[in-house]
Amino acid sequence: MIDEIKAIARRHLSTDGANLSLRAVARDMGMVSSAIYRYFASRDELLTALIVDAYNAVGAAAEAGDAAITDREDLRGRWLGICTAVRRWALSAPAEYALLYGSPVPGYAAPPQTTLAATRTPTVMGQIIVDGFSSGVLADAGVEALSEELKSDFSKLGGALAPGIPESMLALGMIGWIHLFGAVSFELFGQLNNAIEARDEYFDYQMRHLAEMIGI
Amino acid sequence: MIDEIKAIARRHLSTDGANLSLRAVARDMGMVSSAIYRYFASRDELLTALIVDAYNAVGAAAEAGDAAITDREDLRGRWLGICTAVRRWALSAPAEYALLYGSPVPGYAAPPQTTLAATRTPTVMGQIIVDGFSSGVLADAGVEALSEELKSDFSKLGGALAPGIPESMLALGMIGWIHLFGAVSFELFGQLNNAIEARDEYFDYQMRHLAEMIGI
DNA sequence: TGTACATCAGTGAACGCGCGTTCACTGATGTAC
DNA sequence: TGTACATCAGTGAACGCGCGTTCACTGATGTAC
Repeated sequence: MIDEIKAIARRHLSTDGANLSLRAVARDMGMVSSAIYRYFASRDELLTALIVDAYNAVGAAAEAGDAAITDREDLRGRWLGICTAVRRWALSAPAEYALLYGSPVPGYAAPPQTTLAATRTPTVMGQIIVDGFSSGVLADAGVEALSEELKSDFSKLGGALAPGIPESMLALGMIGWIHLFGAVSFELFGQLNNAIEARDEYFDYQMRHLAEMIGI
Repeated sequence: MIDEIKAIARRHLSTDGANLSLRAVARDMGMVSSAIYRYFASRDELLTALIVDAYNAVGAAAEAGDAAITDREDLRGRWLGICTAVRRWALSAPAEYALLYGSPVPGYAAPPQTTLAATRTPTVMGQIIVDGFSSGVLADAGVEALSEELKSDFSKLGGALAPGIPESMLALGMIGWIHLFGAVSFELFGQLNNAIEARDEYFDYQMRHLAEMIGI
């Protein structure tokens, strides 16, 4: 029942964006609007559930994209697998993607449970770096001096995502993470319209160049 | 008068996002809501005016950031000048930035005048590549084989933005453009929260690495 | 200098709509004796 | 096997609100003679 509400709400997201209407969802379920309150305490709680689900969905897609590469030492293959899987998911669920990575919903403050689910995708990507570092492939790539402030940021981040990795390597790797979502957002939010038609190809082109930069 | 309406509407954008309310704007102007219709035919028309203004504002910022570098052969300096200026503008007007580069507004179809204004920023960036190519600095950087489809996309794009530039160079340069907005969006839309504190520095770090990749 | 008229910015009421949330309630289903 | 009761999913009316847009109008200002 909760799942059915969420499924219909997801459908509404794609037409109304984040202006999700409880009443419209109830209408589509053939219920009266107050009946929703038996399952969700408020509109925001429903929104939160959708966000958490979406973070988990993209995280699961990323994990599957990584796991599909049987040669675990093929870091670039794993990286490309993750990128492709994330983009596929985003194209299949653009409204949910926008909910996560688009403009913040006005008046909605993300509760801690969402930020927890959000770490799933970067964790998969961090693992590539961890593996590359422990096998020695990444040993001397991208190691450069960082300022004290950046070092401190990345040392905290590394503790959570990729323990034992030099800060400079994380800082470099994170460019890849950011670019992945930058490229997907650009495409989904319409910035490539009337410009790039060969989108699969250009996406792949970009992600390969980023891999090159990171040194994997 | 039109300017005053737009100014108040811009203020509302920052709290309500794209759910801009004509009535709320009128209220703030001390007018009755129907009075707005003397200046804008509809809510969408006001939104369009705000979007065009915002594209022009970020375009002007980019141009100024470029023009501030007196040594015109310092391509990387110009690139960093543009990036910094765009980010500054975005931080100073996050709601307008979100209107342009965030999730599409549900039910709003961007009219052609907006896409025209949107080309201003990429044009400045294209000019760096044009200059680098004509002075020979960029002559053999990043020239590689592209598929026919990508070549065709970039040959059309080059005709408009950067005539006479090899497609492969444009394809590479566009990664920079995409990453600039990817990085700004990530920061503004909250993906760096609880992760990176030294944002000025990390932004600069990223843009330098992208410049390196592009070969400027 | 004074009058008649046109312009036009802004008013106020109304239409028809949608929203989130509350609250007392109905009526079917399951459980306990 | 039958009765009494509790549970609980869903109802329906209501509250108080906001929205975009239309339309006939007022009343001040400027222009022409």
